[in-house]
Amino acid sequence: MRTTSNVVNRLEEAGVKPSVQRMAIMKYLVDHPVHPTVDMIFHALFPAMPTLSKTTVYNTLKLLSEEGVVHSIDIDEKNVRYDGDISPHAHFKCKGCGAIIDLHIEMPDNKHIANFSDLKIDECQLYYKGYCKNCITM
Amino acid sequence: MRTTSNVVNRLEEAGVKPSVQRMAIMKYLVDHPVHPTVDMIFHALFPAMPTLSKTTVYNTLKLLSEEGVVHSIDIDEKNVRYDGDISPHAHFKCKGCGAIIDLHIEMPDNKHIANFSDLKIDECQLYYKGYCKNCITM
DNA sequence: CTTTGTGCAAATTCTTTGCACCAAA
DNA sequence: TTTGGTGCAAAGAATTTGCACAAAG
Repeated sequence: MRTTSNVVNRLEEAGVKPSVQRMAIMKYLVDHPVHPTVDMIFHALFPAMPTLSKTTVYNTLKLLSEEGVVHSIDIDEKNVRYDGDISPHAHFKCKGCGAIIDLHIEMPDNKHIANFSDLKIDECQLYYKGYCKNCITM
Repeated sequence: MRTTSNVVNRLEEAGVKPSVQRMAIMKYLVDHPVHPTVDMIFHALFPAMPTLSKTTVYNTLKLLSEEGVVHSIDIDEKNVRYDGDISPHAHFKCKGCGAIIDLHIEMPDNKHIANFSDLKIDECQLYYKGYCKNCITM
C-alpha cells in the first residue's frame, strides 16, 4: 500500500524505529488530515489494536514531533492537535463546529524579522479563527 | 494614577462592571506586559488581596477575553497566557527560558484569504518560536 | 429584595511518570 | 543478554463546576 511505505520512509529518515504502533499512528495522521487529538487517534486505532495504550500514543506523538516528523498544533486551548503534513501552511479553526482546516496560503517571510536579529527563529505558526461556511448562518 | 482610570474605561467600554478584583487583574495585565498565566497573576495579586481566589482570576479572564478587553494567547502548550495589549502584533516564545516577547511587525493581511470566502475570519494569531539572545549561546 | 460577583471545595480533563513486562537485535 | 518500546495504574497540573455567601444597586 502506498501510504505504508511512505510512512516507513518518513520514520526511518528521521531515525525513528518503525514499530507497529508508530507506523499505525503515523499512517493514521497521513490518511486523516483533520488534525486529530491524542484521544481521537487512540479511539480510531483501538478497535483494530486492542492492546494499544494511550500512553503509547502520547509517547509516539511526542517523539515524532520532537524529530520533526509531525507538527503539533496549539490552535485549540483544550487539546493539542497533530498534523502529518509538515509543509508550511496556516490553520483555521471554526469556533462553531471546532473543525480545523488547512489554509495553503503564503506564510509570512521570516526575513521580516531580520531586524529582531537577537532572536533565532525556527518555527512559525499562523492561526486564524472564525466561522466556517456551515456555521456562519447559525 | 494613570493606569487605573484607563483600566476603568476599558472595562466600562466593554460593558464589564469594574469590581475591585477585575480592576486589579486588568491593571496587572496592563502594567506587566509579560503575557502572564492565571497562576502568575494570582500569586502576584494575592499578597495585597488575600481573599482573592484563583476561580475569580479564571472567571475574570474568561469574561475579559470574551468581551475582547484582553487577548488569550495559546503559544504555550501548557498554560494559557493573557495579554492586555490588544493591538495587532505577533508573539515570539523562547524555547530556552520560556519568555514570550511581543513582535510589533506587520500582521498578515486577511485579504490574502479572500479566496477562501467561505470562511468568516475574525481572529488571527501569529506565533514564532526559537531562542532569544540569552538562550542562543547555551 | 434582587441581581451579580466572589470564593471555597470538589470534580473533570489532559498529560506525564514510575515501573514492570515484552520484543527485537 | 541488553537495549529500547509498550502499557497499566497512579500522579500531577490546569481548568471548570456547583453551590453558598457577600456586595451593590
